[in-house]
Amino acid sequence: MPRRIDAQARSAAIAEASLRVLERDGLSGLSVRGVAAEAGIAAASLRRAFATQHALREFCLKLIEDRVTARIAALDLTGRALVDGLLLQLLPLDKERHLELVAQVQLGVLSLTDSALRPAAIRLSAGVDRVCHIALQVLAEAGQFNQGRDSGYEAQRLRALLDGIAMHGLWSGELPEADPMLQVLSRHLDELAGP
Amino acid sequence: MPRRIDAQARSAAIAEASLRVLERDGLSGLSVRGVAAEAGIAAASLRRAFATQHALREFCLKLIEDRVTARIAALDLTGRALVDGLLLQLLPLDKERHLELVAQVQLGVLSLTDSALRPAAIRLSAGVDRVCHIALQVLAEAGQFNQGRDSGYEAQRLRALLDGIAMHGLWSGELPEADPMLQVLSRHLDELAGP
DNA sequence: ATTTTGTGAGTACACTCGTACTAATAAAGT
DNA sequence: ACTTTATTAGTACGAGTGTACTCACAAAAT
Repeated sequence: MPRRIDAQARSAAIAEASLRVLERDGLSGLSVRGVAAEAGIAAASLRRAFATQHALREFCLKLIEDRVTARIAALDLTGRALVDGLLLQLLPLDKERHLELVAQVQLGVLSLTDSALRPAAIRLSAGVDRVCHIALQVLAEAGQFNQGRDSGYEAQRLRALLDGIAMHGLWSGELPEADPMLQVLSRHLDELAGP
Repeated sequence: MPRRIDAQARSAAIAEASLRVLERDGLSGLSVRGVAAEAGIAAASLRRAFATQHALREFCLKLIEDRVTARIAALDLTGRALVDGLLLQLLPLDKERHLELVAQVQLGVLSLTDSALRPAAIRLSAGVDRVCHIALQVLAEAGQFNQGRDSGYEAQRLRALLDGIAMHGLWSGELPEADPMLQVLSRHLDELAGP
């Protein structure tokens, strides 16, 4: 009876349009009419998919998490190469990852003063933490992590380093292909093998 | 002839009210009427001090820079204690620094999509970079920096680490007095003395 | 005391916002 | 063909936005 109800694809398309709007216009551009225009649909249709703006913002964070998770799951690497691959998914190295990171930061900053959005932001942050822990574990299994090191400390340090490098990438330019900050990360990982 | 013209104090008071608004309500609260109410003045008076919202936002970033600079200049320390003091001025350890950092991040994120605000944000970021370089220099003069290390690399790594720890402090809670992230920074600095 | 200036309160304009409707159209399943 | 649903376009409301005014009042310098 009904018209096709591919609500999931619809929501995803809207959320992806939201990410583009967030990158181009920032938080102030994330409006019903703005996102609907970017998605090429009517405002009322967006309203049907997401009853409130908060639902849309929450779904955007979830979409980012899903996309990063999918990319990580698709990695077919081992050892140090896998570690690099894992961490590079969280840095703004190409248009897709830059898009995600800008949107994540915009919504993350919004969550500082929007308590309803905090759980979703915290969930995403916890995911990044998990990746850092896994990365160090893979490194250890590859024998490139000195067992004398404190793994808890190294995980936190890696997390902070990763966040800092990501922020720097957002600030300095669009696509820092040969960003010296990338070498900082690589060199840091190298040092973990030694004493 | 004129009434008292301490425009500087007036602007500073308005900007400080702006920081409080940014911490409490976020970017969306940084409006003419909102800031004026927080500052306890009429909206028209705010408009006289800052002709546009952009001028206000720009001045806020400048105020943050001035306040951090003043605190750093007041430090009466040497060696490792000075290094700690320098870097701790950039972390949200008390209400004042938390206020500044939240406002800095909010305006910084805004500057991602507001090109007119980018110069001011970049200027502030460059100031943080300078502090990192100076910190390592002080560490070296105190003999607690292994000369075999690459100072350029260590400065960038320290900068990223500092940013990451600061962001973590904003996310996790208000005043992370005994934040394990603080120990990460301290431990990282300790390691710089060794090979 | 007079002049000059900043403040305060208020008003106004044109805009955008989120949300909530209506009515008409298009498409799919029976 | 008919029914059911989603999408569209449009309108409406109350609220908030930046910016720009006016006008009365208060305070400092001459």
